[in-house]
Amino acid sequence: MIAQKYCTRSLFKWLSDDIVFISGLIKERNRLQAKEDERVMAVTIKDVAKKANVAPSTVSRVISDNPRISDATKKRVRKAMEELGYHPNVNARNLAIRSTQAIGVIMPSSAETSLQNPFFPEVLRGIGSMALETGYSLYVSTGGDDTQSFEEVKRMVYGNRVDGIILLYSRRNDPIMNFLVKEKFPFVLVGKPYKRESQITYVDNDNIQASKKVTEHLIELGHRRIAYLGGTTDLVVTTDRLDGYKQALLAAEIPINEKFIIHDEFLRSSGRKAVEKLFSFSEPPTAILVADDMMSLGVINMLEELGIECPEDVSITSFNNLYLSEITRPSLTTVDINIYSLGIQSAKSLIERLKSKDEPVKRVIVPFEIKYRNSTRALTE
Amino acid sequence: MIAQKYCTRSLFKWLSDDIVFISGLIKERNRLQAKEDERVMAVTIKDVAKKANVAPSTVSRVISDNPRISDATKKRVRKAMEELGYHPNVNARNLAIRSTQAIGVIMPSSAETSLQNPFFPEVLRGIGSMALETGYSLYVSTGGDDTQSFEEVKRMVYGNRVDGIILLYSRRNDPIMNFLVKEKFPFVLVGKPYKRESQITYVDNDNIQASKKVTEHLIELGHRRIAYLGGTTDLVVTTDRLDGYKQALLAAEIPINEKFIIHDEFLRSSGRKAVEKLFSFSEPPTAILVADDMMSLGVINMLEELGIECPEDVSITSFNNLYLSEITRPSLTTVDINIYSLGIQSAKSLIERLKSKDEPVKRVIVPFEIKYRNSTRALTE
DNA sequence: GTTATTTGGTAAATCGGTTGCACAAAAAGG
DNA sequence: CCTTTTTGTGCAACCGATTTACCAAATAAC
Repeated sequence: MIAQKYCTRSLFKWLSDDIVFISGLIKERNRLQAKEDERVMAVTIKDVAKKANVAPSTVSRVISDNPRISDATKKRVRKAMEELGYHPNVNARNLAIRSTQAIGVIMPSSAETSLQNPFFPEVLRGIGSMALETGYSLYVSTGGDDTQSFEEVKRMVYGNRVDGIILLYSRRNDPIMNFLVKEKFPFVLVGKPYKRESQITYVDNDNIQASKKVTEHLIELGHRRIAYLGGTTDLVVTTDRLDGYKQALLAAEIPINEKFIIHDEFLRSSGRKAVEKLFSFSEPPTAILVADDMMSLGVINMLEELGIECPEDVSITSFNNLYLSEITRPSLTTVDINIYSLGIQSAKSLIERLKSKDEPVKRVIVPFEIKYRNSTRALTE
Repeated sequence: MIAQKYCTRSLFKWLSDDIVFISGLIKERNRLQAKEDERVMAVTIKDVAKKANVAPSTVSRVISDNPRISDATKKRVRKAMEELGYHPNVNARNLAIRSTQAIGVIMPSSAETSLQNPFFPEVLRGIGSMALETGYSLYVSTGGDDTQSFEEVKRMVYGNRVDGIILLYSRRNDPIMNFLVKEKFPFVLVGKPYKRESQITYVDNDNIQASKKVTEHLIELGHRRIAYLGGTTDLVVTTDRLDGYKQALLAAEIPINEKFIIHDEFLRSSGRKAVEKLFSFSEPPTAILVADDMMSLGVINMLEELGIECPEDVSITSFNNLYLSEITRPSLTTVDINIYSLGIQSAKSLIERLKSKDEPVKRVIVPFEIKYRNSTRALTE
């Protein structure tokens, strides 16, 4: 029926209909536009100025509480602002003062996988809380692949989107970090720089020491066949923890077995693969030093599948003390690296740097603490 | 030895040392300042214009790939941009076009606790991936208390920091949502609005149905004393899930025992408290419907402490299917609400809305799926 | 009672873009 | 060959703040 109705219409009718329709649309849009404009066309500094009978510049000075303005005028202007519901436009402000009050947070490329690791939310939480306190906003890069990540950083830097950047990872020859250094863009690193250590402000744990201590613990428990399971080798944190591990072995005069050193991504799945490999050896390790709690999770899962008991057959120590390290069965002996504090400190350092250009380069070492739980036991065999 | 060295120095020596140090610092600062300015004084559209022998407006048109510019000119201008390493200043651009290419993400106040729940990182991941694809940036609110949260939203809205907002929670009479509605600011809600449902674009699961289904599952397993453990009552998700639970009980003609309905925050600790209470009854529940995986975690922990076996003594079903619901012992039977997809869809809806003002109000229902695992079992006693 | 200083405030330039309008030159039409 | 139209650019006015330089009135100094 409807079809028929349309079919009987002349072309002319169609056209005129269209015209009506279009004009209707335009009208509707204008109406919306008007309402929208009402919102968008917010009150400006000029409106306030007019209302308070002063110049815009005076209003600006009132905003920044400039002492050159008399209290009487200030009061008057503030009242006008209040009445008009004035809020300064950040874009205009940023343009004029060439600053945003925002800091960028860069996750390792592919937030896809990284946001999976509670490390990042936790450090974000620390950064966020500091940002909140100091009135900064947070811009987070959302990863993608390396190229996209880089593009995002460029957008942040070149586009003046942020005043400074926090890099949530440190790896060797990271193009993003090199870029930031080259551009002399203020940034701080969470983790230890691969090189140019003295020129980069960074916040880190003493991972070498932590790893050494925890390895020593295993050694004290009588373990000698200790495996190391770390993230990709280009991450500095991985190599640092490996170093600590080696130092402890050396000090205890235990030969280093390269087969016992495995690298993969900080994912749950990597842990699983590694376990399969380690226990295919005729003399498998009696203890594993895992460089990340998420990975340990995979390890534990896989051990269970393989029918290997932890800690009876193999001891595990881990890193990060994510909340999940308490809830695994067995709960994990892990190094609490104080992630939240890493976030706080990095934000703090960055903001200090932003506030005064000649803030010196800093290194902040956040203390760690080993949490002894149930995934390790003394070797008695 | 070192101490002595310092002590033997005269005051004068100290002072002069300091002076040298300071002047050195200043010199260093000037050098940095110069370089810094070099960076900040980035190439502008005018520089490009000059170099390409065109007007700034032309350059601007080249950037937006305006068809009115000839290809020849475009090529020339692009070359100039390339050579000068030109990148447009976002602030200026935003000021002119009255838009940022950014969307704000609001967590429930106190990200403190919310970032603890992997739900948020996961939904953030979805949003981020969509944002990346469409060239939007992400602004995340970092919580604090209610007031601070509100302030941040105001800053985003009034300050023109973002084009639109995604609210990651829905609760009744949320001042922030009311504010956004009042201001006619584009936003989408993750969750179901408490009221004005037809006027708000939102993305949600059918929580009532999901809850009903999972309750029915428990009933089918023979359970009749089923407890419900949900978040604070002002969260719509809590009440929806409670509704589904009640509907299922009613349909099965099981009387509703108000003592078996407990509300608290979506925290691990809340789960623990609730368990204590539930098992202080003379007739404790044989099954618990928990509205959040994190909470379930607390429940499981507490059960273990109390020596109550799951699923032997009590069955548990949960919501969200966080990765941790697989690794708990027992693994959790839980409703997979497809968090990532919630993120994707909410970002998509918002961006559509931003691209065309008269995009209609939408409701997107993300499907759920029950994951049957080991925390439930048939009641045989 | 002049002149020198403060004090309080304004006008206008600037930040780095976008965009409506005017206006030549080139192409099309008559 | 002279209009008319199209095509390609430039001019100038914004966007909404900050900030420099300058000025008038009030106060202080001589």
